[in-house]
Amino acid sequence: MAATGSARRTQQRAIDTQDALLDTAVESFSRQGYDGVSVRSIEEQAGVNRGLVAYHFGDKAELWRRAVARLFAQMRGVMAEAAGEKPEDNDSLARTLARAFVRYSAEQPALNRLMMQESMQSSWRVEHLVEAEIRPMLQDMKQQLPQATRVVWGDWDPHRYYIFIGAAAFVFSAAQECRVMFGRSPREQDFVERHADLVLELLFPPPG
Amino acid sequence: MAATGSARRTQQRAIDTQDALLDTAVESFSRQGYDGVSVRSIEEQAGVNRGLVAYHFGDKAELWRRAVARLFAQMRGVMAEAAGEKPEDNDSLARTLARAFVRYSAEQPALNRLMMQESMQSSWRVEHLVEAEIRPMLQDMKQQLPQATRVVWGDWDPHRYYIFIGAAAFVFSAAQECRVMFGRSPREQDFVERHADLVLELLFPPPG
DNA sequence: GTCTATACCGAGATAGAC
DNA sequence: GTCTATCTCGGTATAGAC
Repeated sequence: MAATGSARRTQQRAIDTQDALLDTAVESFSRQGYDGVSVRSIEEQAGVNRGLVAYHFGDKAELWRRAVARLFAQMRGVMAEAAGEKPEDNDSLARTLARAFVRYSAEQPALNRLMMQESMQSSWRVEHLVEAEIRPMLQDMKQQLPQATRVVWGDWDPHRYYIFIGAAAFVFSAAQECRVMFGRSPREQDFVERHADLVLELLFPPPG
Repeated sequence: MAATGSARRTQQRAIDTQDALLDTAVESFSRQGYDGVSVRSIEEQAGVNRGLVAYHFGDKAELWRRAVARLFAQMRGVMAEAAGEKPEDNDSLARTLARAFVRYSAEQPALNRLMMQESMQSSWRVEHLVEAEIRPMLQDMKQQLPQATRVVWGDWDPHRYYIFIGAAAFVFSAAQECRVMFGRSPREQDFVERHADLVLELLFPPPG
């Protein structure tokens, strides 16, 4: 009993350490880019001892992969939940999902920031993002929600895809500029809802 | 005569050096961010000797400011030229300008990439971008083209502003991801024109 | 005035041993 | 956690060539 209790305690401590490291990694990588972040700074900011990234994840690259995987798992959860809920205002499923995406981009802008960071340059990270995360996610959505996804990215039309993502998510990644430029913080709830309304109005005209 | 000729030659050489440094600076800063780029790497990539950034620009920060200033001057030139031309297909001035912005974002994605890099974090660069470049540029356009700009950013509505920029420019900054994801390079001419068409169709419905 | 070719400094990051 | 040995960084010099 004492043995298993102790084991469970130490296991929980390991999980806490990993969570703290992953949280900090997501925030740092998304803001400063992969090369701009040192393993040491992540450990320090996470409040854990030096060397624990190597202990828990092996190296910086694996920490990045795990951080990215957790981020996409979060988004898939949020989107799946939204797809299961009753649509608001008799919205179509596509509109409900688009609104959920705007809200998620506001709540967790790190994912979009991270995509931006990596999409500007060629690296093993772009390949990994597309092949290990985005493509599988879109395949899943396409299978489970064929009618909704057809509207959003049609026949995998890159134009609609990037217009939608840019329109929906860019403002939340550019929060700092928005504050300086307009004196408004994009994360406030009424800002988010107004943004979602406008994106839907422009890109997803209601069926009626 | 010989003296002025020599002086002109050396002056031209200085201009060439500065241009090479500014070109490289724009490309590097926009892809890797300010902190991710070393003065040494810029000098090396520009093919000039070590120490010439300090000689011509003083320090890294001033090089960045000059690179940014040149980039915005370029865009202002392109937009002013477009405003002076006959609109295509009897487009409104707002549509003509929006199309010019899409084309410029495709031709020179560095400006948008640079904005993205800096808009994610708080720094003296965001303040400088907004106060020294963007706001004056928008003020100018507002004075010279009141009816066109009203459509794009209404009463300085941050939603429309960022929806437009994200929809119009994001895909060209994310060129690498687009290639991996869709196997298409966004800079090809038919891609650019198709993108402009779609942005106009969605965000700038023709007056007719 | 412009450039070449070095050398140096202090600060900070790095991998790896312990 | 600590320590070492090594690297790169921005910035500052310098001395001479064209």
